[in-house]
Amino acid sequence: MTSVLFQPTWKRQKRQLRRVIYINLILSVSMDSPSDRFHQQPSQMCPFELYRNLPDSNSTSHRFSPGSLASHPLFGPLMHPSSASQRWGSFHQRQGLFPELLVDDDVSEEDVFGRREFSVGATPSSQCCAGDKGQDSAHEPEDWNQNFARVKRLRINSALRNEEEVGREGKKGRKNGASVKIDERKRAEQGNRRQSREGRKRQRQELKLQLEETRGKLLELQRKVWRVYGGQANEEKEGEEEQEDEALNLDEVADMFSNDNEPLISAGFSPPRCSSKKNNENIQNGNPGIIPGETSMDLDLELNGDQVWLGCSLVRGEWESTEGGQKFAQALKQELASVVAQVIDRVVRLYAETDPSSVTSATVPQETGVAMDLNSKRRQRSDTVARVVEQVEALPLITKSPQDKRAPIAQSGQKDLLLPQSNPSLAPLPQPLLPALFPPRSKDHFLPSYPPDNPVPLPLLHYTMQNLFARSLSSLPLNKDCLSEPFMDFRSHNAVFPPLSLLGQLDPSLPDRARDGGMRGGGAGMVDGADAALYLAAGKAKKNYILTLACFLNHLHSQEGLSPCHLKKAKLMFFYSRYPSSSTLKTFFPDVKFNRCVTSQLIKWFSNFREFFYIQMERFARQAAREGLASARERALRLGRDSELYRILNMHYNKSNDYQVPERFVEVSEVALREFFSAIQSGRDADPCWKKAIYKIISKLDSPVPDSFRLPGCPTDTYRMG
DNA sequence: TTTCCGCCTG
DNA sequence: CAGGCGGAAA
Repeated sequence: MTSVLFQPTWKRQKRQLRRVIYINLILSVSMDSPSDRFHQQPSQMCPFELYRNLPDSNSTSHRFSPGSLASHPLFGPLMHPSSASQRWGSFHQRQGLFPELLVDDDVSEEDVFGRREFSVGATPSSQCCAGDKGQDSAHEPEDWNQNFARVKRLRINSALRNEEEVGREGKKGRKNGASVKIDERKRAEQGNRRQSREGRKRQRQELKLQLEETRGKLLELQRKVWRVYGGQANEEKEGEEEQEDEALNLDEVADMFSNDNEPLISAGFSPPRCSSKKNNENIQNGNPGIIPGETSMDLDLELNGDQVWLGCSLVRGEWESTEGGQKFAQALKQELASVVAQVIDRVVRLYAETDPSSVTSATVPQETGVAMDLNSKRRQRSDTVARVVEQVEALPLITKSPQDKRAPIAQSGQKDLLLPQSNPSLAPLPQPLLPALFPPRSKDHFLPSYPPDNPVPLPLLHYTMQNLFARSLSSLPLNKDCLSEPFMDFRSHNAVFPPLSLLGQLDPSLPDRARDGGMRGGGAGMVDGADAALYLAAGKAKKNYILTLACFLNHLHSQEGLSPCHLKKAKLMFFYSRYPSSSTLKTFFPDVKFNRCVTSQLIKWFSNFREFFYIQMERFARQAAREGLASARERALRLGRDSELYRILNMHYNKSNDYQVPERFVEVSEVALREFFSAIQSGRDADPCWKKAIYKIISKLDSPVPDSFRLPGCPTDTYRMG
């Protein structure tokens, strides 16, 4: 029901999200964008604003008014010693991304900004990462052209100056040289080159100085903002719920995960974030120098207790306005979403790893094979991605104390999570991941940027992640044994996934309906119903986080291929419908991504079910026909719940015997049995297609499949379980 | 698409 | 041997 109900919303959100992603994309690759990432259209962004503003920038010239974005330098990125280089790397990427921006200048960009200064620190991975981020940027903001034109002008000016110098040299040479010798000319050229090099060097130094100066100013500004924010943060967080309907909604971010064609998130892409602590420390120690080999990802996320520093594109004027807080709240949300996305992505990637040998339990491999729809580019990025995620993972590891006894549930979650691992054929779980995913549910922070006053419903995450794992696993070409009984068993699932009671216990805001209504069956088959209940029941503030995961789950739910659980469900469906149409199948397997193969497979399953069914009917009908005594014959044609035929049918379609065989199926079976019997008795079985008539009769006896089958996963029998 | 048939596996 | 599955035929 979850998927069916909310799919349209997600689709709508998907569109919005593409927009959001695009905006983030632009921001992430921007050298410096003064634009408000949440309210500003991409076309209004000026990636090179900083350099345009450089000449007239001084400590007093920054007047920030919310309206005049063009004069707003971005302070966040410049906070970081390596930011310039990173952005330079981004600029390179943009060249790749937006080839129309490339200019045929014989003066390279490095000549303007300084090759060394800007290339140091821009590791290949950062460039790769940044570049891949933008692969979807089809619509290019026109302003980029303008900005690039400015850069180009700068470059051209530089070139012209050099040419002037060269020309002066040349004139001198002509004036003095009555007899011009070749070696002299060569010497002159060398001198010219040297001079032009020196000119460029000077320019570089000037620019560098300007950059440093600006950086210092921005640092100062950022500190001010930091102080201002220190008092606001908590209010921001508290007011978050009321702000949900405004501006960017995390729901939108959430839908990133459900976008099949968007590998960015799954590849670890995140909006531009602020810095690793190390970098900031360097800055604050007055060491803004570029650190070679420093982390190449601009993880602009500073965690300091409960304070979260977002050196994003908010500017001071906006901070001071009433909107600033809201924007910060939105920024927080986005941060969270992106980090969660990274973690989830990592988990999925690790679980998608089909080669167990490549996943070691001791380390999180950075180059794990990717069994999902990961392309090679993504592989190239994985190094950077891994670094980012490791930073994320490291935090919970730090915050969690091993002897923390306050989190029995989270720990049980870990244990549950490890359950598949008990099967030796399954890839072992990377241990370091676990604490990051399931830290103690307490005041410990799950993720660095999560508002402490509104803790992530960790059990929700725990809960959803379990499902996620189950479904990821079930969709993988793993050894059948991993997925069949007891792993796929409802009851064992019940033991493995105790989510809703947990949730109810942990989240009092959940109504009882969510606790026992949807989960009355208590089996894993109801977990998606639980998702729905959660979605409906959870508070608005939590909705975003739940939905973030739910969307991702939906993405996973739409798995290709059918799992043993689906076979089980199909068999149970056979109790109601012997001849389901393909549309019926689609209705009752909402968690299956239908394609031709899957559809025919499902149809084939039902065909096999019928085959078995009719074989048994014929067999018992013939057996009854052989009965001499009418009373025995009558008994043989009855399908009591203690009869052999019933046992066989139940064994076949309801192997684990956890579903109450519906009375209707017993009736239909009796009808079929009698039809077969009468056909045999009357000798109609001589006709090669004598069964067709019986099939036709039986096909009309289909009854509606219960709604519980509409949920993804295996249905549960309330009769038996309740 | 459905049914029949045969093969393979646990 | 039961049951799943694939291929051929209708």
